[in-house]
Amino acid sequence: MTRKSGEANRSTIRDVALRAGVSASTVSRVLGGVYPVSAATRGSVMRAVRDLDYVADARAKAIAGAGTPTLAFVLEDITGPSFAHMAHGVEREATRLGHLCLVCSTEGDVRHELEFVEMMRAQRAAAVILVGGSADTPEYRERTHRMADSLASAGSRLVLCGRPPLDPGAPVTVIEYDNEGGAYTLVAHVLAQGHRRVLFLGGRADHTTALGRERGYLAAHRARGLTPDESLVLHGDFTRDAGHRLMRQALEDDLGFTAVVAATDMVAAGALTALHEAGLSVPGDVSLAGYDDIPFARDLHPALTTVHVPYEELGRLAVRTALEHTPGAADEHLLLGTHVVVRDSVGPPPAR
Amino acid sequence: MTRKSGEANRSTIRDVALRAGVSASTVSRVLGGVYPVSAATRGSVMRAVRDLDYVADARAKAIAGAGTPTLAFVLEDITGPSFAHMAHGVEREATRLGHLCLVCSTEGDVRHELEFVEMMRAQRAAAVILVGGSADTPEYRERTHRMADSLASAGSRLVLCGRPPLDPGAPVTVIEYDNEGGAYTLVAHVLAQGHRRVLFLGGRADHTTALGRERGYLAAHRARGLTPDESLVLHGDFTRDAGHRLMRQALEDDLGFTAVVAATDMVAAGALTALHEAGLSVPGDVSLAGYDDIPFARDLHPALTTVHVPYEELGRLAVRTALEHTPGAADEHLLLGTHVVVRDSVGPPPAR
DNA sequence: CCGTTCATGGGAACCGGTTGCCATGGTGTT
DNA sequence: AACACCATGGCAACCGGTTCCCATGAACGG
Repeated sequence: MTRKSGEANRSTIRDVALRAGVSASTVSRVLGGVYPVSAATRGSVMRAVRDLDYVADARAKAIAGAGTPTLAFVLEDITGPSFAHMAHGVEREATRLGHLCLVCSTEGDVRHELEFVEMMRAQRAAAVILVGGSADTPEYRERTHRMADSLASAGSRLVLCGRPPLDPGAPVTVIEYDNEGGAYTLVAHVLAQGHRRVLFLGGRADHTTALGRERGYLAAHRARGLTPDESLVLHGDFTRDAGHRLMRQALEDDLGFTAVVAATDMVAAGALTALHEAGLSVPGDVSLAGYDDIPFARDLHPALTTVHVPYEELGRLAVRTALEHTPGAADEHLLLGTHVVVRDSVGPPPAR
Repeated sequence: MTRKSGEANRSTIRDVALRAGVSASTVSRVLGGVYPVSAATRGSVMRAVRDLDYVADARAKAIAGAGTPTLAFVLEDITGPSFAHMAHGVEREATRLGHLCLVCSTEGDVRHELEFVEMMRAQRAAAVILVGGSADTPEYRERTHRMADSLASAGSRLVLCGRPPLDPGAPVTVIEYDNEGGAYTLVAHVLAQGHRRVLFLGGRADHTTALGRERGYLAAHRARGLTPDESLVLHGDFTRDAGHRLMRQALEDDLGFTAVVAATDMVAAGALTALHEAGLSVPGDVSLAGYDDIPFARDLHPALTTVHVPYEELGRLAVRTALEHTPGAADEHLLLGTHVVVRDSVGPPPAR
């Protein structure tokens, strides 16, 4: 028996009860599945459910205490491949643990972020996962600390994933990866090939992810007793277009470098194209390295040497750790390792 | 006044009312913002709200008729770049229209899809957007038709986005792009260069997106009076790994082709690497084309000739059309155009 | 054959909000 | 000064479920 499509007539549990000739509580119990109900009753209830194509309102269930718990994932831009992989990990783990998962994308706007967190608090999300760098200003710390407090006081939990941690005392779960260390090792690898002037294509000047990578770049230089030329550090977005533009500019300005380290594989991709367009060979004339190890990195030509970040794992751990957290327990702070994956885009500097 | 972090004590509207010395209805009215309330009352309510860090429970609001409407976006894999772009469009438009947006990823599992749709129906989502190809079997049509009916009868709406449309009569909004046409034009372009044996790296054999592209491939041949060799049509996943593997296999089997058309840019990327590994030059020895025009396509070397699909637009239109739909009105069916973007990976076949 | 027990299902309170309706009291009008 | 009126805010019903508590009747034991 199919209902006519047309009028909107979502049916309630009372409609079902009426049709089955039982009370609403009985319907609830049949659907709940645990309470003992006679086979006959169960049968007629189930038939009524099918006839009316009834589904219990999830919001009503939630408010009554039953219902699927929810968890929110707030990122800057779902289009960024690394974010997408984290989102994947989060999604998988959330559904595995029986949670519904909301994904919000802030477009890098702090106000949106604030709004979303507030919205998720209203949804009574079990946890809110914030991911991606941000400006590490006192305002940021204060604002985020407040978020953490108000989520905690509502029985929820804030998770910072690849984000600057807050002052101790903030009720936050922090899942990081060794951002600076990865850059350090990568740049050390480049320097070990003999390069001395290494261009760094960084992110926005206040973006902590970008800054961490920049710090790694600097530290690797210092560890070799080198002081990098400040004019070799450029700033842009984490997009292939930014990489392309910056690289062209750098070439035009004749900065005199033999290697390029990009803050992101996307940036590296754009830079690579700019190098090719300038007729330069990689790594013959210029070496190039990226960061993130997105699947595509292997398909650039030459295959891109980069830093692998376990993004999916990061996402999975974020939800698992957050959901396992018992209020009152110590705040977790996990640090996942990164490693360089050596491919074909870095070689010795050209002999001259 | 900051609350102590520690105990979970989400406060209700009655707590606020108590603290402000008014009734719950007054609090609701102050927060609602439309009902006339004296300045003094408003002041004390607002203070209580701030003191308790109160946020109204979104689920309770929803059930009471107020509350933010919701909309669901169900895709196969958030990691696929084209899906990510659609998700982006959906997200933007949804928040612009004041809707909350849930993103679910099915991992290509039909059962998951079914589950999600049911879940969204329980959430009373205003619309459910299903995206990505699927097997176009009678079961599919029947199952999806049922989904459409039951969503419609609950006042919601099913949107099919880049998916096989159903029998007329199903209450669905369909937003398509010219999938087959794009492939047709692309392959015609390749054939016009003089290629006669064109390898097609397709998707899974029952996947409609893949099939549409395959049909375009065949049609372009027929339009020239050619009958393509069936052994030149290969099937795999829409991943770079599949492209890589298939390409190696094809090379090993010595299929004798001078051009390759991949069903996806991702597949093309893998294939390109395999070609390079075999020491072949593109497009000197073999021409290569993709489909989707993901941002990366420009950074492959040579830059990939491909078909542009307006994914973000597709997503935006899906939500707009769905939300504007008035029950009872005719079912919309939009078809967006695609176009070939010619870059450097297709050239004439090698002279011999 | 009667009393106790257990399986079963109904009534009602509750979850946390919104809103229609009505009582109250201060203000403006004549 | 009396009256009407309007601004304001409380009460209670309702949204759609869940679950505690209790009544009922059948089955079982003695």
